[in-house]
Amino acid sequence: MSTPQHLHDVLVHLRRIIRATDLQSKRVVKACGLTIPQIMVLRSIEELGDVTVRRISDSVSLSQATVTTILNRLEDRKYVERVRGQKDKRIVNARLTDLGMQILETTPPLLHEKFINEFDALEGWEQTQVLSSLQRIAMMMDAESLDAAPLLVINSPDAQ
Amino acid sequence: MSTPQHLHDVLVHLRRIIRATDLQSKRVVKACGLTIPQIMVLRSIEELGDVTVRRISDSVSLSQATVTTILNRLEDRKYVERVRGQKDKRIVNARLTDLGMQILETTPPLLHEKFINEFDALEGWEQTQVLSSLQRIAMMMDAESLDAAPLLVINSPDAQ
DNA sequence: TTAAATTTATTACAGCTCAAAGTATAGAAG
DNA sequence: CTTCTATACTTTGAGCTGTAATAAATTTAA
Repeated sequence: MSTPQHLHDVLVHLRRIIRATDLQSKRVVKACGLTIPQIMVLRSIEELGDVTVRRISDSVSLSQATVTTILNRLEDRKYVERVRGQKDKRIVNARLTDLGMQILETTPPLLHEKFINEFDALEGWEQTQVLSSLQRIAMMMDAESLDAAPLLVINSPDAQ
Repeated sequence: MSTPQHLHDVLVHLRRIIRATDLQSKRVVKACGLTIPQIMVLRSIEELGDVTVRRISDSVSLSQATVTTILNRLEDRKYVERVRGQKDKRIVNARLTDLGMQILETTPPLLHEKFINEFDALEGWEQTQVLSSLQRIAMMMDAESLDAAPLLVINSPDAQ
């Protein structure tokens, strides 16, 4: 039975991937002064318009608390504004400032160029396989959803 | 050309996986008082005997600095000792204490039970595919190695 | 031998991350 | 109106993480 070994390997590869992601974030900081999570939050706001913290947090897969601290930093630097909801004053809507839109123009790709190139070079079916494995892992790791979920719907025809 | 969409999806799934890993670490803390990185460092020391910080850092895919701070915490709690090298006094060898070995016995699996079950339930070829995709991604994301490397050697017949 | 370069580990710093506790607001029930 | 409950966000506390700057020891070169 080779599964235990496979599980160990899964863990090792995941750690490497997490580390690589972190290193890439540091590289991106040098290039544009923003971390990847910051950029993801900015993009999320850009895409969704005025959004609540909750919506951002869902959209970028981070906790509300994390998004709040990221928004704090972005607000300090004048990239976003917070606007209290008119009707419901508990709600905070985040909004890009002009400066925020500008800085967003300057952000580099969030995946390393090497990755992009090599992924591009893969055959279509290989890309699909990698993506589907990734989706599968994400789903299996998500302890909240107990389901065995739909799966296999990869190529959602979506923007960007 | 669907690649840009694929790249976006890769990013999204990666973030979900990273988050799930983090959440699992929090769960493990509750179960045994140690985080996943701490356990990985402990296991690494257990497996390799007296090891240098550098060796640990390679083995767990973390920077030297990170391993140092983790070792600090583990040393505070008396799970490891640091022993200066005799010949080369720059070197620090980490060593498990008895307490460290004990606590290691109590650590739960580092992957969520749900993941383990579902991964177990996959066909052998599916496991291999997932693993190989993961390895591929890890490799493509590793900006240090420029190579297109060997790849495809999955089932290393190794311990644990 | 002395100076320079390299290696090994640590410290300082900034940001990410979450759970849990706290704050403020809103809505419902009495 | 008051109290209870739920919601939306923020704060707090602790750990992870990496780079850059040190510090200490070793090795190499002059």
